[in-house]
Amino acid sequence: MAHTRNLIVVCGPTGSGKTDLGVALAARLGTVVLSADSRQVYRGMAIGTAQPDAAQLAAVKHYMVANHDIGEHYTCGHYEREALDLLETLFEAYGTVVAVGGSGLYINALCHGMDKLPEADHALRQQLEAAWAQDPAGLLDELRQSDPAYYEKVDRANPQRVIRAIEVCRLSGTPYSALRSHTYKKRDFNILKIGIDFPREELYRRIDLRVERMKEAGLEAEARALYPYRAYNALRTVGYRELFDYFDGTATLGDAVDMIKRNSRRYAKRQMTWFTKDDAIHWFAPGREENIFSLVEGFLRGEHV
RNA sequence: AGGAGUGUAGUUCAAGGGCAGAAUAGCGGUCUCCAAAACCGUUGAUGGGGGUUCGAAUCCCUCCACUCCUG
Repeated sequence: MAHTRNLIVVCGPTGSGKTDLGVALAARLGTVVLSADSRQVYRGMAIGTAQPDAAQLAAVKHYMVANHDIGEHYTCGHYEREALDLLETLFEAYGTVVAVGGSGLYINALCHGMDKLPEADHALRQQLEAAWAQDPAGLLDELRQSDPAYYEKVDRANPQRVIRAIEVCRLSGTPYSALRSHTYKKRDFNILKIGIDFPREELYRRIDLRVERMKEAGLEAEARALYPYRAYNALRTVGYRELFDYFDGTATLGDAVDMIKRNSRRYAKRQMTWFTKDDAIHWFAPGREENIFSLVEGFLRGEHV
């Protein structure tokens, strides 16, 4: 008989209880969790990125958690390739897999794929960053020459976007916009997306509370150990940067914690902007697990959802 | 309940008779290989009441709130 290949995606803003729900679903279905999170892939960042705790890790097996070094130039493209490879094995073993994550771009890459663009080139990027710092107009001119269409619509105040576009143009010899299809790839597995929808105020309360718990769990010591590596992209992360300011003496510990709370709230807001655009997501209020389970059971029976 | 001072946006502070402004928070949005990143946009205020004046956040009276001092 043909093997089933189902991916259940649990998404939602930070602090919404994705990890708990993912573990509950995976346990109920006798399967495993595949993380879809741009920061939980790193080792040494367990507390600040709210990786699953020991009990959760013991309850169900997790993949793509703490499996990369903070010094790696890890990108969304790496994630897509690695996750798809893994899924082949996991579908073979379990049929259904639960993906849990808060990184919208990563979830999109996993579910819908990215176009075949040249990979990020760290050396070239550093060179372009230096050029931008010295003369943004020069790079904007280059972009207007090599990709007029993208030049018109890109946010020209955003160095990351401009630099990425030029990077692709240079590496491929083709305009960036010409390489983008703006279509979803067809995956050879079924996808069900579930989102956790908290009232904003309640979510913010939970976020504040969770930051306090991270503090009690030893976030400061974890950040202290990572401080020497603060220049890595992995450490450009809410929960660490703010404490680095404290270590530098430019902020008090209390200020740093307040900033972690604020930046977590802002992050949650940006996540929601991303997820609310995705009309494939089935939203559930917290505490409605039974409704989620029945939706999932329908999905697994092959009902169109 | 004696004296003095201060009340401007959620907060910190401008404007001292002539269009109430900034920072920050908040809110909304963008997103195809750094995305927990990097950006873009935006709501919102003169404590209440009266008076002077062509015109009051600004001057006067009063009430209220807060702060300090004295007892």
